[in-house]
Amino acid sequence: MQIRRRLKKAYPDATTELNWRNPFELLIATILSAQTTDKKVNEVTPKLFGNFPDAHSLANADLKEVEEIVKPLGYFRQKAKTIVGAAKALAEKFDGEVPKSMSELIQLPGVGRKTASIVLGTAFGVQEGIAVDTHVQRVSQRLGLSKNKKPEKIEQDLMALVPRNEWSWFGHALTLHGRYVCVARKPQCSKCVIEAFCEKVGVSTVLSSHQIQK
DNA sequence: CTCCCGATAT
DNA sequence: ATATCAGGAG
Repeated sequence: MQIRRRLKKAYPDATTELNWRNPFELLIATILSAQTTDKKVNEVTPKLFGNFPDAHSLANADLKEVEEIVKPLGYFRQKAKTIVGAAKALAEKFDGEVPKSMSELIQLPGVGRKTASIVLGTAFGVQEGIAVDTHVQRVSQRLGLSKNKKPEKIEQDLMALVPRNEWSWFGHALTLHGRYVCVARKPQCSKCVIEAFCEKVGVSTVLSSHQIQK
């Protein structure tokens, strides 16, 4: 696929922009990154992991203290509850270690296929899925890589298109592309290395309707 | 489907 | 003013 080759050249080392030092930190940081930028998450994790460096300490954390730390991320009550709950599950069911399989990871509170794929691929090199977040969803639809809207369906379509050993990289590449070039509101098609292969699903429609009203 | 949450870009 | 930001649970 041409698209994959172009992306390879543009984003050869695509990976998460979250800061992490071990699988536990990556798991918690990825849960926290829902509906927030990685940059924001990176601003709170030094204090979070300074106070709670592992699953056992976070499992026994004071909820209010965790809420205060993650407050800048939004959804702070839910996120605090979720990461403490996930830490408790890690401590009780997995001896404080992050499990290395999709089926085990998605049992943790706050962890769906997207978060699990990130952790598996990035921390363990285990490729059981492709992380489909809002960026991957949008870029895949614009490019015409998938006609589906549901993340699970998009994931299946992408997995059929890309060799398994590149699943993790491909997800990160689409995310970076979506974050910096194929952005939601005003995609910078002139800077896009795969514009020639893009069906621009929904792109020109939005622009023209906006321009007509002007 | 709604809710959780608030900063930022447009 | 509104859409959006590496979603997942109820």
